[in-house]
Amino acid sequence: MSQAVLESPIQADPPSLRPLDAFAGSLSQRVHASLKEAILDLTLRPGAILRKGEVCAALGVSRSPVAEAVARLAQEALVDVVPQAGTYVARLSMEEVREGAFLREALEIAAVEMVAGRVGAEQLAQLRRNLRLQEAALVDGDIGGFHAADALFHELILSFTGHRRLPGLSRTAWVHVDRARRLLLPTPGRVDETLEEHRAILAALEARDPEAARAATRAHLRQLVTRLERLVVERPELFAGNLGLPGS
Amino acid sequence: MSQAVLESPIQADPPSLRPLDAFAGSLSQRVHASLKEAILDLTLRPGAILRKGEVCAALGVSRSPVAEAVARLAQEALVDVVPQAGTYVARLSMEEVREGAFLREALEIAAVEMVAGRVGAEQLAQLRRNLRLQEAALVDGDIGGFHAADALFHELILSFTGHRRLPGLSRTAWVHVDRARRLLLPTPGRVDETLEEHRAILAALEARDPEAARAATRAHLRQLVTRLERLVVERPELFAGNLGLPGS
DNA sequence: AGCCTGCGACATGCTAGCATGTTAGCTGCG
DNA sequence: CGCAGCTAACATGCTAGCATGTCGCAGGCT
Repeated sequence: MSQAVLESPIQADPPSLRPLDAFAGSLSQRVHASLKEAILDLTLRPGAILRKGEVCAALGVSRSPVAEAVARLAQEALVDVVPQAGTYVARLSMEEVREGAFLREALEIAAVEMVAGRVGAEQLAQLRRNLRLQEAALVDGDIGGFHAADALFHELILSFTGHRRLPGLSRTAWVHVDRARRLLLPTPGRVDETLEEHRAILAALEARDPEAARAATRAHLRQLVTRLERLVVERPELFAGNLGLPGS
Repeated sequence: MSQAVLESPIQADPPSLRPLDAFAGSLSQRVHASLKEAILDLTLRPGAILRKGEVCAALGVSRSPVAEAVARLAQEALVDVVPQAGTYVARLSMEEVREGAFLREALEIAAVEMVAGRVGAEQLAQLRRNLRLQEAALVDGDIGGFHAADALFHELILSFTGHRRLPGLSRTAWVHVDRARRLLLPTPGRVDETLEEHRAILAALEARDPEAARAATRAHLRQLVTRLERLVVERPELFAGNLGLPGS
């Protein structure tokens, strides 16, 4: 299915990676985190070649931890490893975007339905504090801060289920969507509506209404994908060689 | 069945692993698949130590692919690696069971809701064929065949979403639940009810009723976890961490 | 007799080097 | 001038060996 064809030449790859001392854990995990961050930040452009030699030279480690980190990235569909040929950063694929969005929607809807029935006062207070943070960020025009608070809002709800690995799974699933957003929708736009949708989710949780929480979460999460789908029609050239375009 | 893997039968710890030639892909992937199967089959008992040296000796490969495979297993929470100390097969944990069940329920509910609106005639025919397979297996008393068809039934529905990685994710999530089932509920029981629940799901899909499909799927998936939860109350000693394995 | 300490062995993690398959470029030919 | 075949470099995957940290046990001390 996913053939690693590169129709466009690859630009030079400056090894601008974050030093791995900023992360914790094993060397492999640190390398993994550093590479993942770079891929999400678009520091490593989609489709760019990712030479393991370059990586281990830039980070000052050997090839084994790099290989392990790359294997984990491949499992997350963030890189595409062609045996004995090369490793490439995953291209923007609407298929992956749809799948990631589907996954996150499934997870978050299940989470809000569950949380709506058992949410506590302290948890609601956390969400309200986070919402105030979002408002403050918008007032200050701090888009980055708003996005950080946005992510935290969703992670809070997921963590309220009591399942520890859920936030990480959701984040991994969302990576492809977020990458498409950063690359294709640089304009802030819709932050006010986003805040309003967060308020709706919180209101549903405060009312302990699973149905309303589900509807609000679904509507909220589908906004971004809808905009991206629109972009597929309007500017298909951005999704080169991915969404089953006729090619010839 | 060539089991010439054992060059020296005098081994204190016989890690009876399936020969990796039965799998496809890279060596690491094959090792990963073999170990995962052994863990799911309870061939590798929960809490048992998993020496990498033993593994690479039993499979005839070096330590790098084994290390990579074990890393992936750790990412799936199937093994617990203690740095410079040892690797252990994950113990049965009701937390993991609950989380895996939650995850699979979220995925499958989202899937049936989506599929109910777009299911085609050929897909319905596939599900009906699978259901006949289940019936035949029950008539023959082939419990293993029934479970295989059961798994395929769910994978079919997931694959109908068009998302390729969904079945694998669901399977990984379900591993902990299935492991608990195999160890704690060896009695077949409830196969007739299971078949009936599958019929209900199929009926909802035939009627293109997302609500009914969701309800049927949820009821179906929660049966097993409910039984396990009951076991936690009735026989808590089974979940007291170490699951009564005679290991040294 | 019980506890603490020091030592031995082990298991993992990392580093360096070799085999294998692919890809790109070049040369020769039609 | 275009295409096919070949050659050479390259990137990954694997194999072997070394450093690091931990766990268990024996011995001595209180």
